[in-house]
Amino acid sequence: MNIQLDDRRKALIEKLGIANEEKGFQPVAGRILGLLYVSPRPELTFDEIRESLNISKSATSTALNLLMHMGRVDYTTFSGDRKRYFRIKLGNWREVIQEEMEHMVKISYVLQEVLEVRKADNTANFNCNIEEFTSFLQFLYKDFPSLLQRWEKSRGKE
Amino acid sequence: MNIQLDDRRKALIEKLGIANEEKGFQPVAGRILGLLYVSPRPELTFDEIRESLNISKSATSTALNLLMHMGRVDYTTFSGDRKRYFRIKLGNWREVIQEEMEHMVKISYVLQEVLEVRKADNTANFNCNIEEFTSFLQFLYKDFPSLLQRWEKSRGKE
DNA sequence: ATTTTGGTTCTCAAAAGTTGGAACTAACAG
DNA sequence: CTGTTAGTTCCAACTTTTGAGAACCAAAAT
Repeated sequence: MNIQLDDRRKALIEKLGIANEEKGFQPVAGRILGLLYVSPRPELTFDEIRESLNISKSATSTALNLLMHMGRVDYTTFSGDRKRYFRIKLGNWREVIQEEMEHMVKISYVLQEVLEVRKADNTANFNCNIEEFTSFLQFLYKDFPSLLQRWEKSRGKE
Repeated sequence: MNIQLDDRRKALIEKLGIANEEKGFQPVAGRILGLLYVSPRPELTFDEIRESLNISKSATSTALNLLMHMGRVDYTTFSGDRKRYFRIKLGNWREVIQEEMEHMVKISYVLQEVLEVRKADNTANFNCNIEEFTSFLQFLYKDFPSLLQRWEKSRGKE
């Protein structure tokens, strides 16, 4: 019933788990993502996840629901089988990055407010740095589709 | 002795504080960054920071040292004045973004390890998504200087 | 109708993270 | 020397996060 994971995969789960924690996921959610990345079979049941990671049902349930809510995990079912087969959503990495950029652009709007408040203050150089930063963030956001295109082009060549 | 902050600035400190917390800073550190963004005078003393935010000396000290360690804040001094004048480092936003990209690229290397471990597994489509993602992250990283150039060019035109 | 399966939800305890307060230190001032 | 300033460090309290355990529930199986 338990997934067979060699030491290399176990080590990668930890690495990915930590990387995901740094990205803001709670520990169990980070491990689950890691597991779903390296699992030989990419679709795992609730209990396979729970057993592979030695975590409780509640932790498994909460984390899986969080990950599904965030659009990072989904599941399939098979008729005649009540279990859900959870899998990491990798196909949507473009949207995931897009969302991160949206977050950055939101911050840039706050910085624009800062800039407005600072107009009266006699701190031209300081303000200029803020302006540059917001301008770049917004450029990056707007330029993202073209960035994707350039990436696709760059792959074609090789 | 206390910095004069109108309601607009106070509100912005909170917004920036929350945004910075989301970025992984501890609350006090996030507020300090917010304060240093909106303060009419961009260089504040330890006690001005402490009083403006109503926080203890220990919290102020810990957070400032953290922020300095992370390269987000530094200070000047003036001869004949023992105080340090702390200020947010805005001039280095290029490096800050660069570092974030370095972090992403590190993750992409872990994903390449994943890919290697998965080669044996018969999951071509899954692996392909991982490969695309790592490839894009590495492209983004390598392309960053050119991205900056394109941004600079785009400003010249307007 | 009762049991089993595949989860969900609630409660609580342990662990981490955050902050305040007081004691401390180093440098300078008088 | 003694006092003051500008911070630092240590410790304890408080808050938040996290995850286990048990009770729970709905659908399917027997």
